[in-house]
Amino acid sequence: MMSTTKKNNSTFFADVYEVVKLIPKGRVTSYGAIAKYLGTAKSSRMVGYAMNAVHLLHDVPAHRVVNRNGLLTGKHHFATPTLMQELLEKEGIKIKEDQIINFEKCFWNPMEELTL
DNA sequence: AAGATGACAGTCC
DNA sequence: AGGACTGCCATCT
Repeated sequence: MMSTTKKNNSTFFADVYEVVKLIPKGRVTSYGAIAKYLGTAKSSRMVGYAMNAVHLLHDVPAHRVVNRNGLLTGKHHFATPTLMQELLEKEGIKIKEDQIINFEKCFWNPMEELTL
């Protein structure tokens, strides 16, 4: 899907996938950061919703995306509720009780890294 | 075909 | 300072 001849892919979700796929290994980001990068901080929930729709068909590292609290909110949406934590820990990120430790240090800001 | 759902965050009072 | 409401896109049933 996602069309093959359509060039006007203004889909909000498509942008979300792209940004998420650009997240460097060992780094994490928040829904709000992505939303704000896209210019729609108000649609922060759409970002989270987008993941739900995307991870079903696309290969998006959704495990690197957490909520503003650094909490693994979407862990329950993975193959296993612990998969998200496992993946993050393998990338060097410490997690305690589903919450990322040093979240601020691991935080990846698309606006700064991508320098819109 | 139409309605309901879905991983949050920011702003208002 | 704290609590409650609003905002919004795409996909699924």
